[in-house]
Amino acid sequence: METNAETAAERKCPIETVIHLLGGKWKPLILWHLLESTRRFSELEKLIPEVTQKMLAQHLRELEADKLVTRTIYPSVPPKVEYMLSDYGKTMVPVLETMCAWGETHNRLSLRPAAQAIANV
Amino acid sequence: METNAETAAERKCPIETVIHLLGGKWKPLILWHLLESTRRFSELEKLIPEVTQKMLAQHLRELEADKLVTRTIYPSVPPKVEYMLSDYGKTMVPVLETMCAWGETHNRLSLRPAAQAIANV
DNA sequence: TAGGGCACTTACTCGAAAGTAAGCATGGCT
DNA sequence: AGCCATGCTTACTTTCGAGTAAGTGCCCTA
Repeated sequence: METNAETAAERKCPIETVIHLLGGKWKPLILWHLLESTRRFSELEKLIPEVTQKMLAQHLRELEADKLVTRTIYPSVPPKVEYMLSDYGKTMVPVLETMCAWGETHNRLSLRPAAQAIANV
Repeated sequence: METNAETAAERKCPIETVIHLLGGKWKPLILWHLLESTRRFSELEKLIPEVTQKMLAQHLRELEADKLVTRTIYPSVPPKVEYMLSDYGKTMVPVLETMCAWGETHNRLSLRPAAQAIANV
């Protein structure tokens, strides 16, 4: 698809660049936990119980490909792998914080509730 | 699906709230153009030539349901409909600007280029 | 020798998001 | 009478992201 073929530099709107980077279902949560400290794969699994191993691995690999996180392998047995925000990833911290701030403020004024949520009211 | 049933207030991470609101394929671009001024449906079509009428209408209605944009109908013939950022939508301007700023800076350092983009280099 | 822990893959399935193409309602213009 | 413009809607199809479940490789321990 052509829209996938466009490079970041070709995107019409810089907002899309950010959405593209953070857009995976679990990426915000992963970054959220990496803001605090370095994490192992199994730690992230515990911190985000709903995510499957497949999706966690996939999103981590995408974040790594996007250079937002760094993957460090310690050649021990059993294996140990640590994920942390890269320096590049840290440049996005203000963006994440601004989004968080807005989200926190406006979470409470619930917006477009899902169908089931309406049904339960 | 359970994750869709959660209300905004139940979201684990406030970033998700923002992603949820801006997450449609054309929403960032729509808001981007509404930042500048009020726009008619047909203006947005010209500004975003790749979007279909269906998707434009759908995303505009979602943005309206989320109270980010206001829809004003002028009962003229042919019909005239104007879309603008609501006051609530304007509270998100700093978020959009922060994202834009990051995106603009980092667009140039192209990140994870798509396969075809690589092939063309 | 069997089982366990870690950090993943792989193959398959499903549903939602997005795209395509066509139609509709109004009334004015020629 | 026929065509145009605007701002959509509808029905159908395709694509893609995400979920399920099972398997892999390594070496240590019991």
